[in-house]
Amino acid sequence: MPRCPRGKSRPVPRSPGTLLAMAERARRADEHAAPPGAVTLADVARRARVSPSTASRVINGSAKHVAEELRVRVLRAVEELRYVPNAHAQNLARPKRSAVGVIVHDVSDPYFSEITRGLQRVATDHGRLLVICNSYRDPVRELEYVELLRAQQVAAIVPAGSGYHDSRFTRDFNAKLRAYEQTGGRVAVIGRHEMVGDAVVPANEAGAYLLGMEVFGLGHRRVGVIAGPRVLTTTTDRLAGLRRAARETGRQLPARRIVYGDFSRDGGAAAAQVLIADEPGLTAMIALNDSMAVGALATLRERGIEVPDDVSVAGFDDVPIARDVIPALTTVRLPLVEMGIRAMKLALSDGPAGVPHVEQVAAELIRRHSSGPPPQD
Amino acid sequence: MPRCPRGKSRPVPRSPGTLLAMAERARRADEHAAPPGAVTLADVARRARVSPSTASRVINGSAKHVAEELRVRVLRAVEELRYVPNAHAQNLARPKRSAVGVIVHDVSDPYFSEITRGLQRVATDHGRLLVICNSYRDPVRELEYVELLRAQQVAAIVPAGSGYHDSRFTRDFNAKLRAYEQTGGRVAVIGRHEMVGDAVVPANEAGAYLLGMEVFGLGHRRVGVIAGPRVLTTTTDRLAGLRRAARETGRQLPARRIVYGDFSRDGGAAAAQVLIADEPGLTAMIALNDSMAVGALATLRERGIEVPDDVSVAGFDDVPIARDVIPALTTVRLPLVEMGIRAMKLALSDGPAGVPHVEQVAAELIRRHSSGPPPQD
DNA sequence: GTATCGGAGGAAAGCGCTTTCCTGTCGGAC
DNA sequence: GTCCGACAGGAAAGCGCTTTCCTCCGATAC
Repeated sequence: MPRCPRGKSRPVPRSPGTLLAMAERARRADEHAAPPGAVTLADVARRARVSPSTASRVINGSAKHVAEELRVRVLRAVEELRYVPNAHAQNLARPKRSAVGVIVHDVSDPYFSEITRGLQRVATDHGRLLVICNSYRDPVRELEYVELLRAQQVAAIVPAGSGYHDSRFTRDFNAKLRAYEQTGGRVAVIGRHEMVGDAVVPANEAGAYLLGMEVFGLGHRRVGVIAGPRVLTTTTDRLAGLRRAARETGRQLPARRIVYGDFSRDGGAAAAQVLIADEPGLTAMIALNDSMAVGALATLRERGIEVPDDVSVAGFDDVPIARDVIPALTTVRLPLVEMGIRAMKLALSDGPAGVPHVEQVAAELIRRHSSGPPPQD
Repeated sequence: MPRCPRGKSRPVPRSPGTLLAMAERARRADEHAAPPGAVTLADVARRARVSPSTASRVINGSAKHVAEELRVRVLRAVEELRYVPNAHAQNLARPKRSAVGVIVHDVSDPYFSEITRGLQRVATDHGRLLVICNSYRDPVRELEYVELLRAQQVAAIVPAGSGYHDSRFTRDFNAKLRAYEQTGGRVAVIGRHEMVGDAVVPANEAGAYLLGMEVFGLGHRRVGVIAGPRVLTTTTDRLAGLRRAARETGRQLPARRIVYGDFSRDGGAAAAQVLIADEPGLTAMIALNDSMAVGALATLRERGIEVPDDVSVAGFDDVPIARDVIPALTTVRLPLVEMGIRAMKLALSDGPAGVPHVEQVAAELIRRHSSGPPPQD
C-alpha cells in the first residue's frame, strides 16, 4: 500500500512546534513518489560481476587493493549505468557531515549576498556544499531552518544577520543551537552578539559613532535618521553609536527625527518622505544601511532636493552599489566578504566547540560625495 | 539472519540524567567519526517506553491511531531530548525527494538573486528546501553540481543562466541531466535554449532588437557594444538582436566596436575604457547587461563625459539598481522574479517529464534617462 | 609434505528511519 | 460461554551504502 494520505484527520500534536510545522508543510506539498529507475550500487556490482563490497571499494578508492581487472569492470559498469551514489545512504553508512548551512535574511539583499560570497568561497575551498536558507526576517522560519539543517546533518550552521529584540525567540534559538552543538555541530554566528558560541561581530555601534561624528562634525544640527526595524539589534546598535556621537558633540537626536522602516530601498524611500514631510528643516539624513540610503536618495531626487547641497545623506555597510549611485554614498564600510570568510573559517575549524571565539570586525568611514557641510542660510 | 538488536550495544540511559548520559556517550564515541551524540529515534522510544514504531508514528502523525497516553509520552521525550530526525535516514527509508536544487552562476549577481528570489518563493510555498549552487561560470563545476544534486536526491534541478558555446560541455551536461531525469528527477532550465526539457527562455534576441531599434531610432550611428563573455550564448543572442536592428535601420555594428568583458560592473567599466580609447567618436554604448552598463556609467563619469548628452548608455535585464543609478538606466526588462517563479512551477509540476514545456518570456523596453539623441556636432 | 601467512574478494552487520506484518487484547455478536 | 473482528502496539524487514569480518586461495616457511 502506498503511503496513507495523512491529511487533515491527523490530530496535530503541538509539542516541538517548529519541527512539526515543517513536517506539516512538507506534507502539504505535492508528494513526489520515489524514483523507480534509480541505479544502485547493487546494479553496478551485478553488472560488473563483483560483490557490492568490491564495487564500493573501487568507487571510493578505498585503501584496500582491488585487482586491476575488477576495477576496470566496475568503472565501466558505473559509466554505462551512469551511476551516482545515493548521498543519503552514504551519509547514513558513513556519517560524513560535509554540507554547511547558512541562514540569512535574504540572499538577494546585497548585504547578505556579499557575506554569502565570502562564506561560499571558503566552503568551496574545503569541498563543502553550502546550503543557503532565506528566513525573510521571520524568526519562526529561522527556528525551523535550524531544525532542518540539523536534520540534514550539516557540519556547521552560520546564522547571519541581525538578532531580534525578543527574549523568547533568543532563548529558543539559543537552545536549538546549543542542542545542535551537542550533537557535534559547529555554529558560527555573524552579527548576533546575543548568541552564544563563535561569532564574527561587526562594529555596528562604533561604525555608527564614526558616521555620527562625521556628520555632526560637518556642522549639521538637524539630522534625521532612517532606521531599520525596531526589533533588530542592528538597528539599536547603530542608533546607539549615533547617539553617542550626538552626545559627544553636544547635538540632539530627538525621537521624532528617527523614523523606522524596512531595511530596503523602498523602506528608505518611504522613510525619507516621512522625514521630509514632518521635519522640513533637516540638513542631513543618516540611513542605517545603504539600501535605505539609496531609497532616500531617490526620494530626494524626486522632490528636487539637491544632495549634498541641500541635504547630506549617509548610509551604512558600503555595499557595492554605494559607489555607483549619484552622488556616491558616504557610508561606513563593513568588510562583508571578509566577514563571511572569517565566519566560515571559524565554522570549519575543527576541534571541539570550546571557548567561544569572537572576532570583532572594524568599521571604516568612507567619505564620498553624498555628504557635505550644511547649506548656509 | 535477523540483525542483532542494537539496544544491547547501546548503554541504556539512566532515567533521570538522560541528557548527561548522552553527552557522555558522545564523548566516548570515536572523536573523528562525525556525529557523536546524535539522539536517535530509538533513544526517544526507549525514554518514552514505547517501540520505535510507535514513536515514529507519533512523530510523523501517522494515520494509525496511537493512544493518547503514549502519544504524550513520546512527545515529551522528543522535547526533552531535543530530538530531530535524521533526514538522511528518513530519505532512505521513505524516498521523498523534497529538496530542489538550483545552479546559478553567482547568487550575488543581482540577475541571479532576483531569479533565485522567485524560485525560492515557490519552493517555500511547496515546503521545499532550496539548495543554491554557485558555479561561478565554471562549466566543470556545473557538471559536478548536477551529480551532487542528483546524489542528494533532489526532486528537481534548475540550471539557470546562460549556456556555453562548447558542444562537448553541452553534450555532457545534457547527458547528465537526461540521466537524472531517467531516475525520476525533473529539470527546468532558465535561459538555456540549447538544453532539452522544460525551460523558461527569455527573449534575449528580441529584447536586444528592441533596444537596438531604440538606440538607432534615436539617431545614433556610431554605437559601441559592451558585450559579455564570448562563450556565453546569452552574449551571442543579444548581439544577434542588436545586429538585426542594425540591419533593419541600415546601420553598422562593426566588430571593432564590440568589446567583450566579464558580465560584471568592473567588466563593463574596463570595456568602456577600451571603447573610449579606441573609438572616440561613439555617441552610444549598449551594454549587454545592467551591471556592465553601471560600470560604463562610472567610467564615463570619471572621464567627465556626460550621459546622455555626450554619450547614451543602455543596459539589459532591468535589475533593481538600474533605476537608482544616475542617470537612471534605459534598459530592457526581463521579469526575473517571474522567471524564477515559472521555472520552479515547471520543475514542481508533477507528472512524468513528458513533452518538454518551453515558456517564452517577453522582454520590454524601459526608457529612462541614460539615453537620448546623439549630440549635434 | 604440512603449518602459516598474507591478501583479495565476498558475506553480512549496521547506519536511523518507515512501514508492513504479526501478535495479543478487548468488545460485541451469537 | 465461545468466536470473530477490530485495533493498538511491537517485531522486523528493508532503504542503499560502507566497513568490518570471514573465507578462500596461493605463496612462503619449516
